[in-house]
Amino acid sequence: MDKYDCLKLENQLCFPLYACSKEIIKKYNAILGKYDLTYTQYIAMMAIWEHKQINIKDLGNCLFLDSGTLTPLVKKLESKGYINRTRSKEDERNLVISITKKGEDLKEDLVTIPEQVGKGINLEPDEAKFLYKILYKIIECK
Amino acid sequence: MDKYDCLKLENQLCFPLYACSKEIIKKYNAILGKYDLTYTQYIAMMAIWEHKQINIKDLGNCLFLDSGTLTPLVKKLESKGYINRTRSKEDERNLVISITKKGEDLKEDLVTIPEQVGKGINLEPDEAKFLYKILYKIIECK
DNA sequence: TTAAATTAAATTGCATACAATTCAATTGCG
DNA sequence: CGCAATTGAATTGTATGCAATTTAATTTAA
Repeated sequence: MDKYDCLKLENQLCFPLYACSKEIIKKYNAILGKYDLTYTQYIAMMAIWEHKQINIKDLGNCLFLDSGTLTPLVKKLESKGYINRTRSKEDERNLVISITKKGEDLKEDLVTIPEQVGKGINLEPDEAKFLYKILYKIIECK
Repeated sequence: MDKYDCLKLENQLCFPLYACSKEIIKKYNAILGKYDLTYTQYIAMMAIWEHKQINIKDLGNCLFLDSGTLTPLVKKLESKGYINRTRSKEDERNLVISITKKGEDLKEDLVTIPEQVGKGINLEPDEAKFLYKILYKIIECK
């Protein structure tokens, strides 16, 4: 036990958080690859499905991503035909993203994915609930 | 409540995990920037401090990173003077990473960082302990 | 013993991430 | 009104992150 113990990986919370996040995203990407989608594109689609229409700034707030990440990402989603990008009539600065028919149909293909990934993760229901609660507690005390 | 509810961000565990990980890494990067280090370089240094000497493959296993990420990263750490890169005499395929005096001294500068970041995160001790346990449970059931 | 298989790094290519800056549209204030 | 301040996207630059491939060293097995 010395003063540098806090600098050991095993004594840090951030490290397993980081590792865990990456490992789960890898599982998602392995499945999403079949649909020519990435994890980030997938969560963007989730937010767009929920809102039907959302500007890129609000999308960024939902996903904790900035325009540097989202601008090229939504262009890719547009080129795949899942969304439309248009400027708001009221305020030309706002880029409005809306779902297309093809994008709506994609839901049907992806609906089984959360369960597929969940199967590979061995958590009890109340562990999952607790984890969920703590993670949002951390996120919200920004 | 419909069949697509599982595709809502709020019903997923992976999303808060991903968001939480990024937000905490952002806090680390904000502090580490003063030392011209990134979060990934910082955790690599942590693993190297612990082992004194480690080959890049084992480092990758520690950190859940592959050679595509680590090869350029350790070259940067070498150019900063914190580590040495040498080939193993017994097996020339192995790249051995060892800590330098300057790298050892860096510990002293960084020792307060975990506490600084921890202060910004409002978790009870047993919440932290539980979170830690669950994260390792997920990581280990790879 | 030597060619095939294996292994460890490095390289390549693509997709994030994000800080910092730029550019354009809008707002607010004198 | 007219211009400064603000705001939202886009752009730029740097650093991951990882799958897939390549290269070089070592091991294995016929």
